[in-house]
Amino acid sequence: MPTTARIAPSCGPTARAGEALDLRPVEGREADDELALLAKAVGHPARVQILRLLVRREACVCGDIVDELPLAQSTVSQHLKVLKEAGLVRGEIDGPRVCYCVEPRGLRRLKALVGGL
Amino acid sequence: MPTTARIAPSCGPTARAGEALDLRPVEGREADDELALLAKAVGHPARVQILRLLVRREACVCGDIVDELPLAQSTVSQHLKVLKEAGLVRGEIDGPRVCYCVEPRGLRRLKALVGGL
DNA sequence: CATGGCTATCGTCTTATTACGATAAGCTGC
DNA sequence: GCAGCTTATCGTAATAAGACGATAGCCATG
Repeated sequence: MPTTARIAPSCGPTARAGEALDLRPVEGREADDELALLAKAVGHPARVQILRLLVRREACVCGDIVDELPLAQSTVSQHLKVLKEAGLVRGEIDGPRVCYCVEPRGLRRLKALVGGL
Repeated sequence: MPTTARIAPSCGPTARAGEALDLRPVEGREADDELALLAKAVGHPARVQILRLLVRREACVCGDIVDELPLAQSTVSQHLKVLKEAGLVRGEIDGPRVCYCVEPRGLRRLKALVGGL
């Protein structure tokens, strides 16, 4: 197990296996609620920036996010929690820090639901 | 000018002319704010339902929306206002009622921004 | 011109969101 | 084991969102 500098094993392009396509419907009451939930999570500038940051650096960054945003550490943590609970982001404990990366399934689901409008 | 039952002249498939494609960028601070704004507007189940309703009936419905949702008329009006201010929906006064329809540009913009993630 | 049906707005209440500092929790390296 | 760094959570305060009833505005019809 090589101690790769800042990249946790379960994040990044390494974990691109097993991407079964999503068969859930993009319409109906359940899909509505799901879309609302996802959209709400994206509905804040800071969270959009965080998402983009994580998408850009395909490898997942840790609390460097705090340095990129003009917000307090606790606020960023809160935003990350929102994104995590919405299933758009995943956090892996990597030693003393936490490594965040986009949850591809969640992002794909969001795109599918918006595309289904 | 035929008095078509409930279809205002500027709504519906009739008004599909002049759809220039959007050249604005899908990244950057401005795009972030725009996406956040649009996503926030979609970030409520009732508003998702309204959007779908308007998309489904390509001709625009009026306050029939109120009948479809388990919400008070004033609440629905509020949600419509949010959607309108986000540029996702357009309202045309059609005699005694108001005719709502999706704003194709806004919806396309949302899809482009989400797709750009 | 008055009546009646739609819709928007206002006022109000309740709840959620956002942001921050301070504090606690967890792992590493010494 | 302790010191130090990183991150999450708590407490708190300000603001925004969501919902409703009541009211006002508007247009067609009688």
